[in-house]
Amino acid sequence: MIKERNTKQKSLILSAVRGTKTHPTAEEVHLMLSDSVQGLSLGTVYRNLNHMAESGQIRRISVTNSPDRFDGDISPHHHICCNTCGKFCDFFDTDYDTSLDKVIEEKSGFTLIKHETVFYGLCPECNLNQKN
Amino acid sequence: MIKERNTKQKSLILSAVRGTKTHPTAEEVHLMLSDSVQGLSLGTVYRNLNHMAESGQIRRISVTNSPDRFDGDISPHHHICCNTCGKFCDFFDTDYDTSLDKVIEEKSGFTLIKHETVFYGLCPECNLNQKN
DNA sequence: TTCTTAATAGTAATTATTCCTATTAAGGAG
DNA sequence: CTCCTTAATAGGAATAATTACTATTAAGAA
Repeated sequence: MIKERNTKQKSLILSAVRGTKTHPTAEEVHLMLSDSVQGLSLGTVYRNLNHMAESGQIRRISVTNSPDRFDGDISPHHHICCNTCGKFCDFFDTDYDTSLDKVIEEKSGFTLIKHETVFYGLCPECNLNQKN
Repeated sequence: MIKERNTKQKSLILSAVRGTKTHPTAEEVHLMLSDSVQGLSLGTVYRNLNHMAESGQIRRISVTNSPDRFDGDISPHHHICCNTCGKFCDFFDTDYDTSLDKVIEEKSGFTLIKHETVFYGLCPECNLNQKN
C-alpha cells in the first residue's frame, strides 16, 4: 500500500531549499526551479513546501511585511530581518537556549512542536543610508 | 504646524487593542468597534494599527497560517499558538532574556528594533481531542 | 504490463492587506 | 467663533499571498 510517492518535483524542491541560505519564498523556489522543471506549478511548490515544513524536514518562517520564507537548515538558530530592505539572515548562537520549550510546556499545558524567533531592525547598509 | 491629529477612530482603536488580551487581528478590531463607530473603515483600522506598531505603542505579530495579530501589551513576553485551533496566548517568563538583542547587534551589525518569538504546538484541549 | 491513485499543472477562488480618491473634520490662525 | 489648511477617514478598487479545485499524469505495487 502506497502512502507517498517520490516525484522529481518533490526532490528538486527539497534540494533547492536545502541548497541555499537565502531563505527563499515559495515564489523564489518556483523561480529557482523553472529552468530544470518545465511547467512546474507554483501550487506544487507551495504544497510540497508546506508538507516538508509540517513533517519537520524544513522550516517555514512567517515574517512581518513579507511572504513566508523557507529554510532548509533545521538546526536551532535565529533570524534577523531588515525592516528597510528586507534582507533576511541567519544568526547562529553558540548558546542557543532550548530549555524554554520545556518550561512553557509545563506551565502552559501545550505540547510544543517548534518556535520561531525573528529579530527586526536595520541592517548595516540601511543604517548608513538612513543617516544621510 | 500640525503633525498628527487625534481622531475618535485612532483613540478607540488603541483602547480596543489595549483593553483585550485576545491579540486580535485587524478584522477583529474592526468588528469590536463596529458598534461604537458607525462606518468605521477596515482600511482605517489597518493604517492605525500599523502606525501604532511602528511607533512602538503596540506590537504586531506575524503568525503562520493566520492573519497578523496585534497586542496592546508591549511588555516583554512570548506567545504560544495552537496549530490546530489557532488559540493564541501569552507566556510571561520571569526570566525573560533580553540580552540576546545586544549580542546580535554586536555580532551582526544590525541595529535592532524588536524581536518576536512564537511557540507553535497543540493546546491542552486539541491534544486531548487528537488522542481520541 | 496493467492498474490504482498520489501528485501535478493550470487555473480559479479566497484571504489578507495595501492603495487610491473624494470627502470629512482636527485644530491652528485670525 | 469662523475660516482655512491638510491630516485622516470611508469606501472601494487593486494587489499580493496562498489555498482550493479538477482534469490529467505518472509513481510504483501487483
